[in-house]
Amino acid sequence: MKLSEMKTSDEVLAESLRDPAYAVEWNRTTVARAVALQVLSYRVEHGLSQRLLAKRLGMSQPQVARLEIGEHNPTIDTLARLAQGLNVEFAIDVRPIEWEPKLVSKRAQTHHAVATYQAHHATVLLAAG
Amino acid sequence: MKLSEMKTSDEVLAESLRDPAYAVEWNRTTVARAVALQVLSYRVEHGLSQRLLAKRLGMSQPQVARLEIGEHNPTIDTLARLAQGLNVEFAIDVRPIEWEPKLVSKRAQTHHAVATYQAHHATVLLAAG
DNA sequence: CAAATCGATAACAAACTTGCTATCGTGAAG
DNA sequence: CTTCACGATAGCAAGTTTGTTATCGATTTG
Repeated sequence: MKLSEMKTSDEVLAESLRDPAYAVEWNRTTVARAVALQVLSYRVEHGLSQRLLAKRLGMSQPQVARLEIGEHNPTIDTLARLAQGLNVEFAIDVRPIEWEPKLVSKRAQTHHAVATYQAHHATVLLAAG
Repeated sequence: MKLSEMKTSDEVLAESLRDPAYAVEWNRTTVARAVALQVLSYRVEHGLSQRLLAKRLGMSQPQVARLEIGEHNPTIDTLARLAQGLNVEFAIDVRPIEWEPKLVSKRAQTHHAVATYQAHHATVLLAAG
């Protein structure tokens, strides 16, 4: 194969994403892939086998393998367990998206109470206890 | 009942948490309760019934009720759907916890490559769009 | 070559969340 | 009183993730 015929992984991905079903699946597993990177990189950097890490996380070797493949979204419980074992924090931040503030004259701004959507920010921290 | 005999909800909670099984459950449902607050407050502030909000989220009224009760951890997929319907972002932030940096002399710092745990921050954004 | 270890994967059970329908008691409106 | 909409909840099916055991091919080690 000539060099000019080769495709980068990005190109391959972009092509695959043209398939709507694949795109949905790709989108659905966004969290799974982020977690996969965490687990894999942690494991490699610490020179652990899947079996050893599995033991440390209180799960089986196949489950670690599945997490590293990243095709299933882990449950919240699993995130919490990873936080324990991998020395990472999962901070789930909930932030309401503000509506586009309408253009209002300065006078109107000072004279009218703005019926704002009361934002309820919240951060849930899953970390080693 | 006398006022002096009354308990605040915090006191009741602290008492319940003495039960180990209850404590585990309380911890397990941390995310569920945060989501519950989001759903409930959004719904009330917009004057929606559970049925109307359910329709808007593409789910049933009992499911909205369950989310508001907060005793089940929603799946990642559900978080994504709530992000769509509630005008909120769920930012799942993964941050490795740095090891306590050992006290090292300035000279050592400049002369030795530090074998650091390579931190892999990652933020997954579940949002409308 | 033989043995051990590795990661990937299949197969099945168990647990949990969600979808759905129906129903209950409550409270408001007619 | 009757009617209506509300939220809570039961019951059951369906889908997804996890737990578990076993096995596979590949690689390393003796």
